Amino acid sequence: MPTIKYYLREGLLPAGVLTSPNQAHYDDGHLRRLRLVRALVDVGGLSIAAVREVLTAVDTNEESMHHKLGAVQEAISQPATGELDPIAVKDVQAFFDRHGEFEFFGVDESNVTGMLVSALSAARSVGHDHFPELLDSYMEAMRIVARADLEYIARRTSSDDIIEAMVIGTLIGDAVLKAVRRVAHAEVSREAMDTD
Amino acid sequence: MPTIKYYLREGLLPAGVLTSPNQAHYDDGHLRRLRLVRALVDVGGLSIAAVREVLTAVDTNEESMHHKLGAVQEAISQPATGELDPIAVKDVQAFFDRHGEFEFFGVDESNVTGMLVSALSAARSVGHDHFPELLDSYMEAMRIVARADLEYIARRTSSDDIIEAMVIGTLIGDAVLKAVRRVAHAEVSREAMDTD
DNA sequence: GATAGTAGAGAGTGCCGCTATCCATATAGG
DNA sequence: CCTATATGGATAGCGGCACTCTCTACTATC
Repeated sequence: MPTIKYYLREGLLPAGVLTSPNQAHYDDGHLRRLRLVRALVDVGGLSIAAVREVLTAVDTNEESMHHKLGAVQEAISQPATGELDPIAVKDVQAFFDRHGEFEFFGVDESNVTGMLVSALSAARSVGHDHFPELLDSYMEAMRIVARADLEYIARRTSSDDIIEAMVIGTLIGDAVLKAVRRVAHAEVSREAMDTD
Repeated sequence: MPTIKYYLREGLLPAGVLTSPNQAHYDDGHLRRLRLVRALVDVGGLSIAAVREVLTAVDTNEESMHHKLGAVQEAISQPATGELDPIAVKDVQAFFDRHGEFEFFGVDESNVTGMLVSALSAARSVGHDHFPELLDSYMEAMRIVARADLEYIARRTSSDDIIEAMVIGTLIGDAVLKAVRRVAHAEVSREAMDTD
């Protein structure tokens, strides 16, 4: 309960309707919003500041749907950390070129690019220069995921629901994928042992 | 530099060889280890305590390779957070049953299961009851990823290299997959718009 | 012999996500 | 009507974590 007051103060939850100077009323929307915040924090690992960014992007009504989706995407993608290896930048550029995405994810422009570059930079710094060779397999796999995600999101009708489904589908999906990947590792390595 | 001293104190880096009571010598191995720690912290988002767990698991020589891999896997998979929905537990059990993994990932036994259950619980709490329907597509995609990962790891020869490749391949791979998934979302949704 | 530099250890710092306290009001029970 | 309890709002405090600062003892070098 003190946490809710804190979230209210931080602007993560809209204030309740004051029925009297010391009584505020909260409806299902508030509860839903609270659960969303908890999901973003617990499962998505977002900071309070990041959650606020996401929510303001979600709540903005002025922009076009396209613009809004982009803003939300950026908000749920943490920017680059650590130092960026120029060769990693090249690797990412080459990857985008190969998949015709270069015009959409120009280096230095989006957090997605930053995530990719910093991850590959870190790989290089620990001697894993060949990591980028995995990118195409990853892309192939992620296309399957993305198609499932899109189909899932497309069930929603209202644009608010679409935005929200994208946010939680992306963040919870990230967590789920992590876990499923570990399951798949176990399965595949067991298969490999059998055929040895 | 003070950070390095801190890591030494925390036992994340082995002490250098003392050439004299106030001069310690650090070799390439130390630098490599330092970079590994930075990668785990920056890209993997692990806490210092988690990094220590991973490193002790990596450095243990007494256990079998199999045991070691398992310990490392657990160390790099954060345990469940938030409250667990019993229906989510059922969903996860059903998923494991479907893929014949139930004997390997018993509920309550591994962090991987915990990750999955808490993610699905969070999804349910925000009204996304149908999220588990995505699991099979995710598993299909992750098999592709896992095969690529295994092939990547199999290039290593020494068992130390294998362990290390697994650690950084898993953690950096998670970050890379996140980013690539966002790229795939963009590609797939653009395709969908074209065919509309 | 003065200076500079390092190892090692303890205390201190800043941020972040809460949590506890305080006060004014207000509704509920008697 | 009056007290007890509870709530909203605001301010201050707390605990954990990842560092960072400082202090001491010593030694290698000029």
